[in-house]
Amino acid sequence: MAKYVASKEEKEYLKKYDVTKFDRPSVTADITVFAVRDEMSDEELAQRDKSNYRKDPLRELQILLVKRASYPYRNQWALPGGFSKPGESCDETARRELEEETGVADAYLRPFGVFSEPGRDPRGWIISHGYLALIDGRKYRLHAGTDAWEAAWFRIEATSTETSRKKNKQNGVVIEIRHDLSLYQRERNLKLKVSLLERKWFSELHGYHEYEILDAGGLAFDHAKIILNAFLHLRREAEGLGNVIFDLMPEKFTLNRLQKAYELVLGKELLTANFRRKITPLVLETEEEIAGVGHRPAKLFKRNPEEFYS
Amino acid sequence: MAKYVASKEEKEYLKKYDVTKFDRPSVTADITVFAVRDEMSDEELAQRDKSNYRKDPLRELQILLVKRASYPYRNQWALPGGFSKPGESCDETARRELEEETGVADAYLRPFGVFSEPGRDPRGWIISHGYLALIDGRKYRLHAGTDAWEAAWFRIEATSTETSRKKNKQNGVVIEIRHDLSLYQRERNLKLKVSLLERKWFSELHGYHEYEILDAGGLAFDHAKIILNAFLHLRREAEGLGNVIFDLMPEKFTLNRLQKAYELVLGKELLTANFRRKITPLVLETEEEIAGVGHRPAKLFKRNPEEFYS
DNA sequence: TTAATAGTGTCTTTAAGACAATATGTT
DNA sequence: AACATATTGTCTTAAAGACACTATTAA
Repeated sequence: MAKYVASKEEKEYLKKYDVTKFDRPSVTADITVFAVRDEMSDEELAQRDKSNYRKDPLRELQILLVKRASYPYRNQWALPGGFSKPGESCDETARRELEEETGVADAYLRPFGVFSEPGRDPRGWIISHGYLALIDGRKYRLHAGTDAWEAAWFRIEATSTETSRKKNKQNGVVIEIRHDLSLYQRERNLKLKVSLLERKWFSELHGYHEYEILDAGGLAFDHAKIILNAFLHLRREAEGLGNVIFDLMPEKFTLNRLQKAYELVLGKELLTANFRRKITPLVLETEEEIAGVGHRPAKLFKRNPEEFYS
Repeated sequence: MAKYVASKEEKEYLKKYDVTKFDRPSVTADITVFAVRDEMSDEELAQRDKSNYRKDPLRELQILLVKRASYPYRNQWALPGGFSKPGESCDETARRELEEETGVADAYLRPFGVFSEPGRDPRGWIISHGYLALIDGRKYRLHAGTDAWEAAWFRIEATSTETSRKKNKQNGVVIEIRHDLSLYQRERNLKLKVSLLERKWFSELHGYHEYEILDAGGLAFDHAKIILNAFLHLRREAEGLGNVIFDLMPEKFTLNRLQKAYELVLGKELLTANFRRKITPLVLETEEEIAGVGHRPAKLFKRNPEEFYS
């Protein structure tokens, strides 16, 4: 940022300027951390039914939640995040909080929305900046929960169904879409059922849409809304095989694993031949192969840095 | 927003909770208002060279800027906008400021980014929420500038050129892109030349990018950065003939005008036959035709509200 | 050998791009 | 009639979708 040079008169003005004269909000960054991880832990994987040794482990899309240790919403699950401090940008807040709470220092991290509806936080006027983080699921293993601080991975699955479509007086259209999120924590056998209503309103001239939480399913604050928006944002970025999905992968990966990641995010299956045709220019073949699978081993690929775009 | 119900113990906690104990930023909404408008005013249009009566007036993409009446950056051009007040969401702030400063009550209005770099405002810690507004250019005519408050439309043109592409140590890639914005105010014959550097950095695993202002060209604060981001956001939304562009049009429009709007935003010409093929399902033909042109009149169309999506 | 995944070939369908041709008000 | 834009037809090229086929490893 270029240094701002003020005139003498202006310096005088700035000296007298007092930001504290006005009401101000607190601002936070709340991070939805996605990872593609095995359905089973390594131990379970090692001792599973030997008759099934050929099958690849199932993979699922998971997000990271923390259990709140203090009020408000004590003992409820929430997104990792925290308050912005003076002298840091929102991006820095998000990066700092992500590292503090997960130990992950380098991740794909992008802002996707601002949540500022009055009443969203019972403590007062608090604006949240929603961040999307994508990490390699094998890189980060949670430490066992302590009393003071507990974090866990939840499988996330989403379904959306249009529940209503009506014409309004001015020949516009009102569409309601119900979004259901299912968040499942395996070790605790804990299932959070979240549902939201998206209302799209189109007049002859403009469109607008908003989300309403029908059932927070035990999530703190308006985090149900933030998580849904993060998920839809991720899905939009993955459509047309946009290359964010690579950020969910380790440095080297098989094309099958990459395809599975796309499928989990997009919520539909892809045809392998077509997927490979599209993805080929974005990856580089390595000399290595994956080992320890009960069938033909696949070549490992890595990202082609020449073909990144954001 | 569902009302939050607190336990007795929790109420106690919340009563004692004092947001003012922590440092907090001020937050603003800054709005980049786009419109497609005639190169000439109505008067000029009426008295232009009669030999040329057949030709349609040229149209240009314009943004609205206001001249700052007070410090900091007094007398410099800036985006319309202002501070969020308690009890309103950021969307409401943007909508209120847009109406206060332009009189436009219904417009396409969407957040596209947060600008929070330390030092971006000499008054202190002030976070800006960038909003994109699209309005029908014929709807809003500026009142003549007064001393206290001056607003004007500037034609905006942008060019981007990759100036450097290097591999870094870890086999990653660093790309630099120079963005030049030209903002031209016709009545004042005032040209602001703005230039920014976008730096994309790709490692083996992740990508990141940032913008640096090389020459603010006389714009206040970091508004050069905000305007560029607004423009690129608009362009991205228009790609693949996404239907935001309709929000720049009046209720009824000719397909040629619509095509021109797309071309201005996309920065390239489109082939008419192909454009019409793609746009046809998104519009409805009306019975009316445009009048007063020196050639075959075109049918007027309006949006097909069944085919909106956002 | 078999189960299971790895990887390829090719036909069909759909969309994008290019360009030529015809149509029709105003003056 | 001439200008300027309006509007349509169709050929070419490229991408997406569907599906069948062959290949290779560990046990």
